[in-house]
Amino acid sequence: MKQAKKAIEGNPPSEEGSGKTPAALPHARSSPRATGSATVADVASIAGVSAMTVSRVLNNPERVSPRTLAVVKGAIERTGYVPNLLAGGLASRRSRLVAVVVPTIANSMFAQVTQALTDELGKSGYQVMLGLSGYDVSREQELLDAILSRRPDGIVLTGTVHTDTTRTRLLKSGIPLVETWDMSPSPMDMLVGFSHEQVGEAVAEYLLGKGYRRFGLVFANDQRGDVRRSGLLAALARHGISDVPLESVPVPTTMGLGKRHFAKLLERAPGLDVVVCSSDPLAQGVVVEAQERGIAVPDQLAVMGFGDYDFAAELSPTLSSVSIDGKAIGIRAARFLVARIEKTESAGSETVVDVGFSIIERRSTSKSKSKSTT
Amino acid sequence: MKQAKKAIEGNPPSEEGSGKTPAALPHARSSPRATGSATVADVASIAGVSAMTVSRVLNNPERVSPRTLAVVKGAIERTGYVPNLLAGGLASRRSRLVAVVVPTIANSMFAQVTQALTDELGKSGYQVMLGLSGYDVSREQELLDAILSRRPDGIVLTGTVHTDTTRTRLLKSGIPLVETWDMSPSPMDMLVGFSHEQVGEAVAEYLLGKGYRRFGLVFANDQRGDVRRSGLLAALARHGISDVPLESVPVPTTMGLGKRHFAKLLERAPGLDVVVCSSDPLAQGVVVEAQERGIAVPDQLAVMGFGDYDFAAELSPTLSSVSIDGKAIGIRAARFLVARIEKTESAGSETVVDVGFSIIERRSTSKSKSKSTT
DNA sequence: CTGAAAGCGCTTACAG
DNA sequence: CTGAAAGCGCTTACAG
Repeated sequence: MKQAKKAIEGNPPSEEGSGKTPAALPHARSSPRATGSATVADVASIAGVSAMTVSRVLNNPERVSPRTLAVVKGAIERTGYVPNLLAGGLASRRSRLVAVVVPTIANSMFAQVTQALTDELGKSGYQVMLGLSGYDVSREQELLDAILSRRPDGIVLTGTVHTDTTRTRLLKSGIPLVETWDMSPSPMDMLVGFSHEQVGEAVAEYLLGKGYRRFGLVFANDQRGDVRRSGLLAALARHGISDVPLESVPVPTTMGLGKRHFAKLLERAPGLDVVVCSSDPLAQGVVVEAQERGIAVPDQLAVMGFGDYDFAAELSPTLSSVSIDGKAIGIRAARFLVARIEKTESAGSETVVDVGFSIIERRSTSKSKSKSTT
Repeated sequence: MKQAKKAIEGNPPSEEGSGKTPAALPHARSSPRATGSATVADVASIAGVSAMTVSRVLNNPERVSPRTLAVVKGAIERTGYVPNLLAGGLASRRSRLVAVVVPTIANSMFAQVTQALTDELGKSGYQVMLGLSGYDVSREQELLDAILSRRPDGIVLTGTVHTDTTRTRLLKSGIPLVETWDMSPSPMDMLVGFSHEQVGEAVAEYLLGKGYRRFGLVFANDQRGDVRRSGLLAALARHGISDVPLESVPVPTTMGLGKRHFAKLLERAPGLDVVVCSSDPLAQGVVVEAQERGIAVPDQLAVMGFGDYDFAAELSPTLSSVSIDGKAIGIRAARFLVARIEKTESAGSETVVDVGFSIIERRSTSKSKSKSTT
């Protein structure tokens, strides 16, 4: 192998005991702006090739002869070269960064989507830049500058409600975009979600079918919870049920909020036979509060959650809920994005997916048969 | 205000109805590599100043005259200019990116730390690049390349156990580093955590003090859980208690795992009077499983959790646990990093912090008094 | 299959 | 307080 062409300076082997110390860099510390770490030029000079060839080895190894490939890989190894993706991204206009905006990760549902996104994007070499918007639409806009200034190759947003400025700027940026967790009649670009309105309706139909009539709600006052609630109330109204009492709770929802707001609900509306909650933690709180008050679940009161958290199947009684496949949302969003980014031609036409949901019936909505049917 | 000096081409006002359309860019689309979005040069030419002055307006506004400041800000507004931080980072060697590596965010404790880190770093203009390592030390190494290639200004790691290669490369990179969630006798750089061994010891002392003697453990088989368990067993051994039965569960821990592994523990060791768990979800599972079997908690069996999750105070009976201030860990780690990054002089000398922990006594470890002490 | 030149969009380091 | 020049470390777009 050819030797370095540039003068070898500096870089004293500072850590003798650490085993295989990478070869001293041939980097001439001439420029006052040099950073000290190896560059393509260093690798190229050690390997006796041009910088372009090093770049090809990294990005299009199939276009390099096997012999050259081996030599360059050796040089990369020896120098401990780590590509600088800031430079690479600037030159190629591909940052390999995807911005993911979620309200919070302190919620197992968004955490699950984020985890799946991160894993799936990682497989294709994309890193996730995390943006936490809170539940406040205006913060999303604040985040936008920070995001756009990184020139991400793709953006994943939670929800479909955004300010006009956000929409305009996003559209103008031309960056591939996936809205998640919600359906929308007018997606900005791609969309992976489910209909919260349909969830509300389906829950209503399900519980009506079970014979429940005196409904009470404990719902978070967030956008999507509101939509589910509307769907639920609309369906109930169609069956002549109106004036459904509602306890509105702040996000993020917790078991404690469920307990306390159910207590308040009970004061206002004593004779309920079913309480529908906008999340499983709320529902868990309702169940415990009921039990502590001597109200038997489900015999005297049915309780319905949302999200099908992992504890729902384990509680006593087990909790009926609505299952959303967050992992599927994350994976599909990631794949949409990667397909769009990497295909020069117009990518697949299907860019809107409804992942649906399913109602999981468990004990908390299954009255034990009082009328024997033998 | 001076007019643009460059010829105005292209950029047809494509969205008439969108309200205030930004001024057409004076960007001459000469280069085949142009991206289409405004650059400092565009802003400079509109404002009639040099690119340097635009850069100063963005980064050191106090060094620019008020008049110039206003003119440039107007030009930024009109062009809808968004700085390109890839270019900025390359030139300044400050990416304003911090890599945060956690095993998973599907765990409310790490999610809390990550949330606090993201919020606190955001205040100083840093973005978080999320790395999920799983619970596998080897994946951490895989992530390392992805991270280093972004040239982050700082790195936050979870835990203090890393492979030798990881340590060497991290040290060599010279990037400010905070290890979190754990104490270490030999931190690589900065450290914000608490002693898992001390937690184990304190839990043992606390429960021994309450009179419990027949211990059983339901513990996750992860690094830090192992350390807590060792501390616990060592303290018990000092009091002559040995052969403590253990059920080892995989991560991530869930309520369901708690139920099933407690069932297994019961088979092997029927006469326990206290079960110590490595997380609150496990403990919750133990409590429910016990109750379903007619074992009264805490009268026949005490249960201790870890993490003081928000539901611990709400369960029935309320769950005793060990509280860790994850938010404090996140905030302090963020501040350490920012101080180090932004201070040219050697930053504060205190770079290792033990945030401690506290034992939260609740009903699940409080036997109702059988021997009246009146 | 390989390389020389130019450029991505900023900021540093001077100089005035 | 402001600007001209050079450079950060890559990749594009050619050319051979």
